[in-house]
Amino acid sequence: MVQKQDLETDFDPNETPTGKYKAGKIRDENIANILQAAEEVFVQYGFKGTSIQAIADKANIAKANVHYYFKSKSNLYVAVLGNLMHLWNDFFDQVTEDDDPATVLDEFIRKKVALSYSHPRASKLFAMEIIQGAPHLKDYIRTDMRQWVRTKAKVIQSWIDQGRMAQHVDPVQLIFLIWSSTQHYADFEEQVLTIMNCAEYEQEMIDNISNFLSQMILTGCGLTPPQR
Amino acid sequence: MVQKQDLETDFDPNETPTGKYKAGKIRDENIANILQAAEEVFVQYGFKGTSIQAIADKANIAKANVHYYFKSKSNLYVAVLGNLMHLWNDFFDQVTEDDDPATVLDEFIRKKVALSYSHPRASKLFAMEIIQGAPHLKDYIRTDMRQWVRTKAKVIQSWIDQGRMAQHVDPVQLIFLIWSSTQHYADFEEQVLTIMNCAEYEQEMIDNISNFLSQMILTGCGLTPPQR
DNA sequence: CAAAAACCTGACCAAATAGACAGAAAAATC
DNA sequence: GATTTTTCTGTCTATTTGGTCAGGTTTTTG
Repeated sequence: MVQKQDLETDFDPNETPTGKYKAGKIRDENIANILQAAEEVFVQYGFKGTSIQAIADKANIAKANVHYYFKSKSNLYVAVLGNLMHLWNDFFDQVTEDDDPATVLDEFIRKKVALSYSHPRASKLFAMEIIQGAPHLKDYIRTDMRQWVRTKAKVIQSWIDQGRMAQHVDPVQLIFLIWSSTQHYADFEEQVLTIMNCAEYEQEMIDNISNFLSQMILTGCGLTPPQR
Repeated sequence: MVQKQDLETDFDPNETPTGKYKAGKIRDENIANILQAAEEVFVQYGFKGTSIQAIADKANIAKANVHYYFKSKSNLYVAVLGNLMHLWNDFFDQVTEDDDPATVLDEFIRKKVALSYSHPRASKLFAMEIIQGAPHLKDYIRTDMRQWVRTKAKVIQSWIDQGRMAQHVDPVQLIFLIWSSTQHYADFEEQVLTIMNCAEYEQEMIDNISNFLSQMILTGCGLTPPQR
């Protein structure tokens, strides 16, 4: 009862049962099922607006069974958030001052756009959480995320100091710009698609978007976009 | 009972009383008060998550009195949305092919950033609505907003055709980029401020942000940012 | 095939919810 | 100051909410 809970406190489902018997393929499947359903409903209605019943319906299980795996709504919500937070820092991560700015930024932008395409709901849920004041992610932002930004900003600054990027670029603002411009395609999907009169994104659009943003931002930084 | 309701259908409070007596300073004040309170609560908890009671509390009136002015929750929500939609199209509006791209874009960017600063909640509420699939704004986006974008895109395209802007700029994507990068500072305020370790925006930061984005985007378009 | 553990769920509860409504209070008009 | 109209609110109802729990069913293990 006091096992791993101590480390990842809230980010986990109910502690697994006593453990003598098989801890559970069933368990894993159900948890995955619930998390997936919860993600969809939370995105659509927000934390407060989401009912456990709605999640249970979407997951095709009884409401009480959701509570069997997650002891409270906020427990489940935090689990959903935690489940997708790992997507954020996965790349752009082992960058050094010696790397080529153009290559790195180009790749970063493309990966972020690809992420918007592959995990739109993750991006949306994160956005909603922040817009509402980040009640569940304040700590994460203040510690991990801030640190991440500082580290990357330092590398970018060194590129500028080395004369490899335009003087006017503020590294932190640049990171914000890349975040905002790429996530926009996930978060504002509805708006973007409606205005462009498209039913859904296609690979070709994603490539165009990536090309555009990469061109635009790299040029803005005084860099020459890599050939492709 | 069938008066102006026909035009702006849902965007209005309850029809004013019969009208023989003074239609109401009290009325106007209360409606403004409710709209303001509703805006705050809707942003914080989303449409479904917001209770009329919470709005009434924030407005310091009885719950039933909210229903006296707005017949339903969604009626009130739509009124709040409508009340802030006018902010969007207010500027960048009488632009022509003959204007100077750099001047126009610079001004557009600055005005959008200023708007993020002056009306952060409006931006946030709009963002939440879109993220959740724009259930109340689909029509507006498909008609007015799409038309607005097309008109502006045409002007930008003509600048490109005249050789006054870089070839690689897709006008619609450019508009998206300006929207996303500027609104980010309102919508993700919590994240931005936390990472920058600031308590709140100050005019100086807003200027820096504007300068950065203007420099970046204009340079990206192959334009020379106007002197200031 | 038992017994133990994991999994499941219908029934229940207290609290909160959107909204209706009758009638009280306040204001505006004459 | 009387009356008409607007404004206000306490009370009520229906439904939904998060969460509990006792007891059922299924699976795992030996």
